[in-house]
Amino acid sequence: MTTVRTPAGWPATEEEARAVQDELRARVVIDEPGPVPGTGHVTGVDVAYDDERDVVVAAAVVLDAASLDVVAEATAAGRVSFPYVPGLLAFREIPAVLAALDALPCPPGLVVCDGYGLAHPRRFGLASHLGVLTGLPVIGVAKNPFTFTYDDPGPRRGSSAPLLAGEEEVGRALRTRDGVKPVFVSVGHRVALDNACAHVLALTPAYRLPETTRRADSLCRRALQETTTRHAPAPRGAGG
DNA sequence: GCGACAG
DNA sequence: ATCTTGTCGC
Repeated sequence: MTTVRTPAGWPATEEEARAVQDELRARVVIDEPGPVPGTGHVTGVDVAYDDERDVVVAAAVVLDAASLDVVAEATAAGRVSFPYVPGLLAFREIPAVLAALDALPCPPGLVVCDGYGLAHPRRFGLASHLGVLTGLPVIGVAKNPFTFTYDDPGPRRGSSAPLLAGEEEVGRALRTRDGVKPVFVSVGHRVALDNACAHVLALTPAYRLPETTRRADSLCRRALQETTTRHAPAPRGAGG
């Protein structure tokens, strides 16, 4: 497990953070189709927190896109660098995610992160921010519709409906399992929305959430537990 | 002004 | 995000 370094000039206030988003959003690339689903690598990233101890742990898990087998994984631990503020999630998650991605022994290929990309108050959510900073193709898959609206997609896996900010389609509500609540897909960087949805379907052969996020989620939780346990008071009785 | 609000 | 065991169902 490597150590998180907060990037130089990381914003300290919400006002500064919003200014960073307003400046960087011009660098988002939306005219590339992105990787072909089922080819190359797909990497899930996720972050777990222990705010009590001010600890953050990120995980990056690389899957073979065709088999969904784990090819590589890495974790990074450090101090929390920003509070959770709706619309500013990226400033809380990105330093740890960058450290985990840097620790990987191979290229990540397409990155799938929890949360949103262009579906964001200033059209620059976590997935777009991570894409601009790394240059990698990135998509966002969220479990909740945030502030956006959508009509319920059809009941079958594969059905989708626009995720709307007023009249603007900022993403898609995509049904990944028959009769189960959809996930919310949006473009991050260098991937088209249709292709992003195709990737998500390729990553959900068995569960609502993509295998990438499931794997990254369990890994960062496990790593956080170990970090937390190691720094906790020595347990009474048995143990070693 | 107040509430809602990705993780 | 996190608090948290058993339990209903295929």
